[in-house]
Amino acid sequence: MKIKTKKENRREQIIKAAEEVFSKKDFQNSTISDVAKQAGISDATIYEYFTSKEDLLFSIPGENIENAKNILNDHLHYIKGAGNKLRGIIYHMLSYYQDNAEFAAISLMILRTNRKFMETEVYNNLREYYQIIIKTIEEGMESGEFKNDINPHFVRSAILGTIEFIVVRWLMKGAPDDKTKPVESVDPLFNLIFDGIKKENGLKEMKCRIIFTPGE
Amino acid sequence: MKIKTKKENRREQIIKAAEEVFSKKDFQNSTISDVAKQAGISDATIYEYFTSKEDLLFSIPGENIENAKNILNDHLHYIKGAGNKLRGIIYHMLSYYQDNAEFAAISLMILRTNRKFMETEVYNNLREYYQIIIKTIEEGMESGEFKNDINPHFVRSAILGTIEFIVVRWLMKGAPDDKTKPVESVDPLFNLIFDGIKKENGLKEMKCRIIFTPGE
Amino acid sequence: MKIKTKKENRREQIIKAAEEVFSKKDFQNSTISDVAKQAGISDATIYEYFTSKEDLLFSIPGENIENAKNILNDHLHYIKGAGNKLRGIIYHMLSYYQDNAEFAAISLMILRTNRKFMETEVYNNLREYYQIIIKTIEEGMESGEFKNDINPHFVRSAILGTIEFIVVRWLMKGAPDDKTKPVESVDPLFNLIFDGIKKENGLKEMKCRIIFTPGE
Amino acid sequence: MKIKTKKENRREQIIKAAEEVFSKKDFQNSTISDVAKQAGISDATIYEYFTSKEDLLFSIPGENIENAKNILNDHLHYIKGAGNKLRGIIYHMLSYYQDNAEFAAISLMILRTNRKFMETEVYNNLREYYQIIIKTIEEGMESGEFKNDINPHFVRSAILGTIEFIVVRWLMKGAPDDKTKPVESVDPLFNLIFDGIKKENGLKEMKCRIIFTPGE
DNA sequence: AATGAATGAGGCTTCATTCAT
DNA sequence: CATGAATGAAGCCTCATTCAT
Repeated sequence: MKIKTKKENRREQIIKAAEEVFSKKDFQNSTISDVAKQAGISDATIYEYFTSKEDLLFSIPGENIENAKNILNDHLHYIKGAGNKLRGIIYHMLSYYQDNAEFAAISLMILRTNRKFMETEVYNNLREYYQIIIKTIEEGMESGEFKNDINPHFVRSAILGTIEFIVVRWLMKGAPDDKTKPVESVDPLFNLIFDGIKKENGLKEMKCRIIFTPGE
Repeated sequence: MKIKTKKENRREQIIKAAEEVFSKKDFQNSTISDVAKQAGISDATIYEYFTSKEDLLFSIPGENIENAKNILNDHLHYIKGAGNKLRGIIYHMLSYYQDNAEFAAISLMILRTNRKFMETEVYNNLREYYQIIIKTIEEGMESGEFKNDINPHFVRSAILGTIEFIVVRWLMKGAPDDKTKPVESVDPLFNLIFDGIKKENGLKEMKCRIIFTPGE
Repeated sequence: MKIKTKKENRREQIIKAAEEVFSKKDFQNSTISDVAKQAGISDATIYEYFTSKEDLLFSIPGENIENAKNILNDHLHYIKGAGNKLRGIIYHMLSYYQDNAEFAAISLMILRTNRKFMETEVYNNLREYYQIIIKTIEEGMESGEFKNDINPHFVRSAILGTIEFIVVRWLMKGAPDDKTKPVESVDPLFNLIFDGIKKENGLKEMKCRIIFTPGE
Repeated sequence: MKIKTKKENRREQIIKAAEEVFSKKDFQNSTISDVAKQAGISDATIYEYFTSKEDLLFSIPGENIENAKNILNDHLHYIKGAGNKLRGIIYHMLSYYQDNAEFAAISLMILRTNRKFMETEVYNNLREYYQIIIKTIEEGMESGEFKNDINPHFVRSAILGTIEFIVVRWLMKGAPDDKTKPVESVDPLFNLIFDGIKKENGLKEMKCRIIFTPGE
């Protein structure tokens, strides 16, 4: 782990504050002043580290994505089989969002519909992250574990779409502890998807009667 | 069809203008002035029909939802079988969003993360709409067409999540005519979901060799 | 009594409505729309009878003042003596304000500090009304009932100032029925003023001992 | 005297400007822009010091009242006797209003009829100020200098009402230098009130003829 | 490196008033 | 006469951003 400079620490402190503030109100209704207050510094100081309010917003996911990507890759090395890996990915995403609700709120409720964000360097990082899913599906297709007439991009959309939908719903309710939490959807989602893409290549055990008619 | 009063026409004219404006910029960056200009009227006139900018925003989906709900119900009467109905619903939603891109943008990119909207009368209407999906899945479970260990709400989330994800992606690219359009995902989505929830109740035809080794 | 034309009736209806509205909110916070609603007519109709919102405001006291002036003059004819008349005036003003709280509110809380109103024809009428007080004081000075070193204008200011102060206080409290009402101040006020301006010309009854010392 | 911070100075500068502006036009017809221009700053700066236009209005009397209360109390210590003190109070109020015409205009023509102002902390301060009059009258009643059948609150109303009436009249004329100024009413007012409340406790010297008619 | 102080720019909203019908 | 409908004009207030210290 690299040692952080003083400047980097202050920068992260501001990002942390922004994360809290933006996730609670939403970007447009949050003010720089709110963030500064949360960070315990002055408005002006924020501009020493970020060129604009939007720059600050776009800087939030940076580390999170890098972080999530590394964790996920680490885990995937321990898993064998495309199906198992897919489940691992689903688990990782749902639990990461669940454990980082503020990051989730900003990613899914603010940045997801921000056209400018898509031109960002950070967004490219996110693309790479999502690419892991494609790769895994293709791996399964090649190995014969998955059908070979599926569209990996479409399957990924289904996975991401469902995950995001579930997490957003949870966030909109206030990310409650007592209600159904995102991770509880890991297996329902995996099973649903897996049933739809796995190759039916094994013999199924089924009832069978064989009648021998002698004398023929 | 009832005849629209002058007032109703003007109201709709403003909503139409707002739909165009809000879908292009986004709510916070659109001004009442923009909407007024688009409608060819003065700013003040808007306030004769809506109490606030937010009221105007929340009024946009009203007729669309009512409309979509009616069309969908009409079609469903012609369709037999929960699976077929589910496909009908998926088709309807994807094509409705595709044909009403501005409405889609406002619904999926603005209202979907607006907490206040969820307390609206219009939102209740939307809930009813989504209830149709639940009802259809339950119908399939009861008739034995679908497995009986699935969670209808979860399946609905998967359907809605995937649809919304696909439409949002398409909108973010500028709703292009030349690229993959939402309706093209109808069958991939239906097949994926259907494979995951249908009951495997028939014998599958499969290759089989029986070898008799005489004399043992 | 002259017969009112239809037009005059409508005019009065609007004035009555304005009186209610303006006295409750205050002029600047009342809208033409409020008045129209109160009168049960449309905004535009008000402009058929009054040239502007201010014109409407200035028209409110018109009849009231004429009315009050007549009533007062009627009564004064029955009263003999400047002191008694002064008491009559004080009684009349306090009770008129008390019985017409809305008119009072508009006169004392809105018009009293309106410079434009002072250039109005109606204001001249008010001046005449106040002139009655001056005349009465002068009458008392001439008849010897009052001191001759008092300034009638100052005495009038004291009377009007006290009356207005008392009525405004009462109005600010919401013109309550249960608390001290303006008319209860008639005698305290009259006595205070009268003691200060009456000529001490009669012999007062007082204890007296006369001692005759015989033999002188 | 404590040293004023930069912020306090700026605050006072704005209040001073508001005082000038509001007293000339009147509150509703004055704009924040007018005040800002008068103060030589920008509109937005005003909102760094006051939360709203109304907050600015209500902040005007603050220091004045504190100030006036102190001056008055200082002087009263030098004066013996309730009557003399009463005269001192009357003098002080009339001269303070006269010397601070803008403050007078705002107090007597704007705030006096503002219901919200009455719920202000500043208004409580004003109440204390007025309490001094009550105390003085009670002092005179206890010492036997004043009659004991008078109502101190009523007498105060008469004093305040007369003072305010006189000052408002003067202000409405444009606070002219050449005409009768408020302080000239000090003695007329004091004499009028004092005559009405002092106890007639000494024998008055008066002409007297005693005629002895012998032989009866 | 940090910030107190200031502001330009701009948006939402209100409302008196007009006018064609 | 009455009014439905429309709007020009204007004001309050917010806030991202700057800059001297």
